[in-house]
Amino acid sequence: MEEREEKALSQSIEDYLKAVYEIETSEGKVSTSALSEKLGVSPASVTNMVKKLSERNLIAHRRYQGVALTTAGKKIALEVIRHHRLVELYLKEALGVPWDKVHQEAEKWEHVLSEDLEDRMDEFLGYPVADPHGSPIPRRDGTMPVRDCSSLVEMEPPVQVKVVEVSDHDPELLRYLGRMGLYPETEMTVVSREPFKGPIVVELTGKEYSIGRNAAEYIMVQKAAS
Amino acid sequence: MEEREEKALSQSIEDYLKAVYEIETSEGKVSTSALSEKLGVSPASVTNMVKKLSERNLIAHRRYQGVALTTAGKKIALEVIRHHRLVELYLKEALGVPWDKVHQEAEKWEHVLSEDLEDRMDEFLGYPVADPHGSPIPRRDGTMPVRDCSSLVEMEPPVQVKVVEVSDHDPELLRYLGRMGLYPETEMTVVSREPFKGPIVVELTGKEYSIGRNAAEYIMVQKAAS
DNA sequence: AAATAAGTTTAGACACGGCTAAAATAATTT
DNA sequence: AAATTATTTTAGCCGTGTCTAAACTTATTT
Repeated sequence: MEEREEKALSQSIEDYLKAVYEIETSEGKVSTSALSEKLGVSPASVTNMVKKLSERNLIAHRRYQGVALTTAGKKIALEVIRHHRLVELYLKEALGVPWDKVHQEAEKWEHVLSEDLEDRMDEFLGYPVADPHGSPIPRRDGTMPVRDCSSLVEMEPPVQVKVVEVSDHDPELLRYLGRMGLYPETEMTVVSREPFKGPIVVELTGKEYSIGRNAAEYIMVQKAAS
Repeated sequence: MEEREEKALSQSIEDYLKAVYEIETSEGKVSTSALSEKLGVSPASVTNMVKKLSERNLIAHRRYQGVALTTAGKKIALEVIRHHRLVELYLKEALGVPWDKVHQEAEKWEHVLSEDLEDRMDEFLGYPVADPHGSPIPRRDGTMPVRDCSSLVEMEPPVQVKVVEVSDHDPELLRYLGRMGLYPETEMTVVSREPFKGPIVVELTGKEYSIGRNAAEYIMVQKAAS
């Protein structure tokens, strides 16, 4: 008998593991305070839960240093993220939910999606590789597609680029981008980049738009094939 | 300022209210032990939760007597049941989940469905009035459609009947009925009813089937329009 | 290098929703 | 009517996941 029991993990645990994965990916180091911030929970609560998760061998913890996912923990994090992103896309494609709303709904659905339903949605969607914001959907086998892209703020104008991904952390940003038709897969030209942290000027569908550095940070692009 | 605050109710509370509604409908009286049985929890836990729910004015409780929904409690129970049944139908129609599996999935989904998504599913389904087992879907305004039907065991053969509803409490029963093509809206003839609690014999799609009293209890029908 | 600031952990508390064992009440026998 | 049985409630406990306040480390100033 193996010790694999497929124990049901609480919603909280899934949220912690997902948060660790996301901070690990974007920041490298995963501190207690970063988790506290991301999860909207006090630092003390994080320390507390971190202890439990490391007893379960889902994360590794060095006191005062930070935290990292174990192989087992990463597997679970990726499953949760796969659920989240599949649901986001499903809600948009099948039920017409606008892209600034899908994240919030998916936060709840990701925890109640069975493997069977995951597969049915995956099939319905034609085995997609990215969610409505362009974030890659982890594969069933627990691997994450890798992509080559950089932030819009790093592009030297003039250059033709294709939008790869936009952050879904702020619904207001998504509505703003939606209004100018800036979605993943959209092609546009970076016209100029104003100095002193000024805006980035882009052209798409014949119009020019100024995008503040703040917003541009959250837009990932790649050079167009041209 | 009204005292209506739309406080988020826990999944447990929703489950209790739903259970009270269902027992109230099928048995009349709602005892602690009936709830304990239905929810798979100890009687002591039920008493405990009952106290909390009656402090919140969601149910009325008379010590040692039993429990009944208040207007507020009934409203919530019906919302949860509406979610449950809409989801069941949605899963079947949109994702092809077989009818013996939808109940189990809906048990989880009913608690995370937003009003917005409820409306989108409702529209997608063309504002349905019954779920895949024929159970009526409560309306948005919190009213329950009433129907005229009786159990198959009560029909005097020979008579032509239409299936109205089948209990979803046992997936095995659903697969059994599915195999013979007995679904809500199916018309069939009650050929005979064997004495001494013997089986009911029905004819549908040209074949005759014997259905045990046990199973027949759970099949609700009405006389066909003929 | 000492002092201060920032970040992390411990200690102790609480609400929730479950449990068991024992006491109280209601229902049924004898 | 008394005794027995069944049901319900009380009392006290536990695990989860959160909190605040205080203590402890590490990082940064001065």
